[in-house]
Amino acid sequence: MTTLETVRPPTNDTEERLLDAALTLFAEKGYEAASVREIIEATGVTRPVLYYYCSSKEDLFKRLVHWKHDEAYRELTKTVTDTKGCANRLRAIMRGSFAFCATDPRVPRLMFQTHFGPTIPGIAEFMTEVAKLRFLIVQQVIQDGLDGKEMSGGDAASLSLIFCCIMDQHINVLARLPKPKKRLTIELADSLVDVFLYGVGSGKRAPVSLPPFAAG
Amino acid sequence: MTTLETVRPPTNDTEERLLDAALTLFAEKGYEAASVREIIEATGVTRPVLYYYCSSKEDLFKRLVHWKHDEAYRELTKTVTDTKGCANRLRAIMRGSFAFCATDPRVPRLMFQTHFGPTIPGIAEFMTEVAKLRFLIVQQVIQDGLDGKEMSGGDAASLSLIFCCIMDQHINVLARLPKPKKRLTIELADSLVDVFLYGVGSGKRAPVSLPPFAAG
DNA sequence: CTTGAAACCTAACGACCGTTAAGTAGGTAT
DNA sequence: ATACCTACTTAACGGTCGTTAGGTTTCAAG
Repeated sequence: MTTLETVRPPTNDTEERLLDAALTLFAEKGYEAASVREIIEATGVTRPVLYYYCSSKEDLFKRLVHWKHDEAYRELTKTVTDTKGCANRLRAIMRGSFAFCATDPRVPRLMFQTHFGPTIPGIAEFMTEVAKLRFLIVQQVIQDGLDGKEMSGGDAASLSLIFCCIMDQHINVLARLPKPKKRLTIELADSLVDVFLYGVGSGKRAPVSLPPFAAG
Repeated sequence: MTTLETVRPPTNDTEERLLDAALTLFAEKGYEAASVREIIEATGVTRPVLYYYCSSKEDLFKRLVHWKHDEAYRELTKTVTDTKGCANRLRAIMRGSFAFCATDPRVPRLMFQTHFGPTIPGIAEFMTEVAKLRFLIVQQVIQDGLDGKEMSGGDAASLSLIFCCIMDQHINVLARLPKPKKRLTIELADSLVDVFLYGVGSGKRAPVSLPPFAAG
């Protein structure tokens, strides 16, 4: 149940405002383009203050991601344990992720832009590790669904990748548009799960058989 | 059939080597992190040579994207016109895109990383415009499918977004891993279209009904 | 009243960035 | 011979970046 190594959440008020300003600017312009100068200016402090709380820009970013990820991860695991059945769980995951992202669109903007964007040395591996935790939850849910014959058509990894592609890219795209709260709705979440489960074709059902996912 | 304004392809040998080195480095490190110094160094020329052929780094990037996009776009439209039926066309699009990306993985790495990554002023709007052309092809194919009752469950825009999420993110993820040619296979392409059309659920079919896509 | 740690400040550091001014070698047209 | 164009060169320009050395305020503990 531990996510990565535990990171203390911000205690000091200045530190929290610093992380919040960093969240805003990293989400808006990306890790590289958002400078520490802008971040400290938005916070209303001087540069050494930032380096008093964080050892580097990279450290600031990682602590920020950790902070928000832990929050999302806790909600996600609770969602899964509170729900029974594969289809219901997938619906709950999609709904919960949409709701979480709609609450503060800066978070998905930051996370997915960084994860799907160009590789940043020292950051990319970290993002991959963080994303893997989320992915494994989905994969376990789908594995249970395969075991319980609720679904079929491929291995858990391949199917999870499809599910996450649909979920994450919808969030990434829609969270960047205005009024994401109007877009990341429960109805859309449910419909996307329906498409994942039943498809959009009206013809008779063809047997789906994904090739196994080749790791490495 | 015109894509954007026409851009002359590279004629000079030096210019082509410049664009090729730019493709490699932009794909590897992203637009911001790849410096003109690295690009000219990889090409084996001095900096003013780059500015002799391109008016700026941004111009270099856009010309590069244009060049490769036009190539892909031509193949894509040919693929669609050569194929009949919505499902077959979707299969052809997915197969063709996979094949194109497997041929030179630098291209999808560059395109999708830039498009899905953080917003870059002066580049983002351009990428959106380029991506829209691809999207509209898919949307037209799906609109035809809806009109011909080959599929149902939502408007063409929403369904196209789902299809593109699956296709593009699989390319984006798999093209970044080693040996993308072993991953972006015909079999996977076909299976992803199957999932799009028929889903992965083994239970009885539920009616899918996506909420309309809210533009703006 | 002193000590010392926490929380900040001013002012700079060196490195890298995209870009360009100014000059030159080599070929071609007049 | 001269003028001109293409394809380059050397050598800098001003700017922004992340980071830090070193000093100051605040305030609670001894």
